[in-house]
Order: sequence, then structure tokens, then C-alpha cells
Amino acid sequence: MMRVVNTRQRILDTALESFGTTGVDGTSLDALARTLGLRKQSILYYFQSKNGLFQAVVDQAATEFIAELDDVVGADDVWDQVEGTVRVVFRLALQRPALLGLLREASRPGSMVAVQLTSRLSNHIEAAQHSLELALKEGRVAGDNARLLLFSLYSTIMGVATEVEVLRAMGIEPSLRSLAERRSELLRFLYAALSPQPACL
Amino acid sequence: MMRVVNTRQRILDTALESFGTTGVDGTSLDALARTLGLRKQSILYYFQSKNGLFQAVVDQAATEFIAELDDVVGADDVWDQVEGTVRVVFRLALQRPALLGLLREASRPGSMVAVQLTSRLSNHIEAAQHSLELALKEGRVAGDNARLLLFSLYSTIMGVATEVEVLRAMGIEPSLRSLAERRSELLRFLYAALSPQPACL
DNA sequence: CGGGATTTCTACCAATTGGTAGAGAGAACT
DNA sequence: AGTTCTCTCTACCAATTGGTAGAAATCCCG
Repeated sequence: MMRVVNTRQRILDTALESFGTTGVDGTSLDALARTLGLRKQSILYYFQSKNGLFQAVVDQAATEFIAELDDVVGADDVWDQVEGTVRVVFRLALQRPALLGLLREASRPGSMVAVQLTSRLSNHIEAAQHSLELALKEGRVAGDNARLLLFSLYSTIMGVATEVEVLRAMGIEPSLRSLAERRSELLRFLYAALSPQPACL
Repeated sequence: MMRVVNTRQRILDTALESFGTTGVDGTSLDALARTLGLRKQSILYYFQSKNGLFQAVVDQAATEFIAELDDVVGADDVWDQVEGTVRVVFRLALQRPALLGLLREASRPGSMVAVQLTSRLSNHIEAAQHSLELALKEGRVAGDNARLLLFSLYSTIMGVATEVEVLRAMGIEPSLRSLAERRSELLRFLYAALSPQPACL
């Protein structure tokens, strides 16, 4: 039999939305159920506990995030990979901000999300690091330490894409146009940071 | 009589610690009072409500953060300002991580902290932007848009300094040594990003 | 010492939290 | 038809939430 909509999936989606914006602590099962038009007991039917739901949400988010990044990894050139990542992250910032919000929750010190995400993303991290290492060795990008460089790249991209409130504090109202501007400025910034200084003969 | 320690200040400090790590939602007045060796009613004696306490904590954090940055603004050279900011932020990351954690809470979309911080920091933001604009015009740094460039700088610095869990995910255990490495790599990264390409004749 | 202010407490409170037990509705199979 | 399985519900629960009222303690000043 096919249900009108898969309830379990609806719960996951709504939970992701709420966890990613209001935060996990700020989300109650009752409130979640209310926006779903259910009782919380129905949620607990599909997931053993709030924490179980949280794990499932993170898992789904990781899957989606990884799927988005999979296209990017394929690129040969490091710069293409960076550009692709920026494209993916900014699309997510626009279309699924809560997903990025959830990833941000992961960076909270001591959060369990981090541990969960780590294992899921380790492959991508290693691949990216490897790619960067090679580029470093061949002098195609500037830098010393591939891992720390990757970390800097990640921080910059994620920050520019998600720190909306800081942006607002700087007098830039988030909009589609400003998002595009931000992206192109970010790309310029990253390109400058990665370009090896041209050897002036 | 002089109290051993100002209770109100103790509450503010402990609250900052908890808000900055566990988050506001994750902090209960009871738990807070327990770690202080008090009853929550004593907290409510000094602050009208949990939200009032939160506001006060943010206010104090802003004051401290601004005080730290005040030295930096004095520098004439843009690069000195950037370097100084990195130094300040990394010192805070080491000595007062909860303070940076609280600032992170501000970037949550819809948070009221942001509004509060905005007004307090607007002077610094404008000064920095102005300084960057001048440097851009004179060709001392590379870039198009001073505001967006400032935003990129902020995101990078803040991210590299605070995203400890991401770092752990990449196999780097946070330590004093790794923090120093991260800082020097960050400085190199930022320098590369800001340096105008030397005109190769 | 005594009186007033400051500070911390006990005693509650209504609302909300995550979670359990189990009834009831509905479809599905036999 | 009956039975079973899937799903959502009502009815609770103990613990915790932020917050109020006001009693006690402690302090300061004369």
C-alpha cells in the first residue's frame, strides 16, 4: 500500500528543519508533532527517543550532504573542486539552510553529531586532503600544510555561506542578489589565497 | 563588609561559561545555581529573568570583546590590524573559549544576540571597513568590495579559531601546539589572500 | 544593641519536558 | 467473517522548566 506521504520521512524533514534552525535543545517533541499535525507519541512510534530521532536526522543530512559533494570530488583540478564545493554549499545555503544549520550544530564542542559526521565524511576529507597535497607538491597551489589549508578553506566557505546574522550586522540584508555577490567575492578571495605567487623573472 | 567575591559577577561569569558551551537552551537556572553553590532564586534576585541574565552576559561579553579589539584598531597598516585580530581571537580561543562560543550563538539566524552585538560592534565594523576601503583604493590589498572582503576575513578567522570539532574530525587533536600551527597557517593564508599580485613587468 | 537594607533561602506553582502503557482505528491477509 | 499488523491516538507519569511569595538570615550604620 502506498501512503499519501511517508510519515517517517515527513518527521525526518520537519525535524531537520527545526533542529537546524531552533537547535536540538530548542526543539520539543510536542512542538514538532504539532507542526506535523500529529501527537508526539506518533513520533516516538517511529523513533525510540528524541535522541534516536536526532541521530536519524543527522544521518540523513550527512547522506544528502555527501551526495551533493560526490559530484565535486570527481573534478581533476583542485581549483575545480574548490569552486564546486562553493557552488554546492551556496546552493544549500539557499535551498536548504537548515541542513547547513545542522552541520553547524556539529561544530559545537562536545557534540555527538561531530563524531557521527566524522566517520561519514572521512573519505571525502581524505580525498580532498590528498588532492591538496598533490597540488602543493607540484606547486599548483600555495601553502605548507594540506590539512590546515583544507581546514582554512572549509572555515571560510562555511562561514561566508552561513553567518547570515553577522552579515546583517554589517548592514547587508541577505537576499538572492547579495548571496551571489558573496559567492563571487568568496571565489575571488579563495583564488587569491590559493594562487602560487607568479615567479617574476 | 567586602564580600569574598562579587556574587553578581560570579553569576555572570559562570553563565557565560555555560551559555557559551552548552548553549542558552541547554542551560537551566537550576543547573547554573548548582554549580555556583546557590539556589536559582538568588540568580533571579540579581537578574529579573533568565533572558535578563542572558542579555547581561552578552553585554559583558561584548564589552570584553570590544576591549580586546580596541588595541588592534589603533594599528595604521591594514595587515597589522588583521594580524592583531588573529592574535586576539586566538588568545580568546585559548583562554576564554566560552566567550567565542557565545559569539557563535549570535550567528544563529533569528537570535536576539546578534541585534544586541550589532549596535555594540558597529563602530569597529565601520572602522575596519573604512580602513580596508582605503587600502583597496591604494592597491595595498587585493579585492573589489571592502565589506564583503571584511566578511570573508571574519568568517575565516572565526572559523579557524573556533571550529574545534571539525578539526578533530580531520584528525587534529586540539592542543596548544596545534593551535599555534593553525594560527601561523591562517596568517599565511590570509596574507596570500590579501596580497595584491605583484605586477610582473 | 536595634532597625533597616541587602542578600539568600524554603516553599510553592503552572507549564512543559521526554517517555510509557495501552486502547482504538484502519487496512490487509486468510 | 475474523485476525493480524500498522499506525495514531488518549491517558498518564515523574522530572524539570522558569518564575513568584515571602520567610529567614546577614550585613551596615548609628
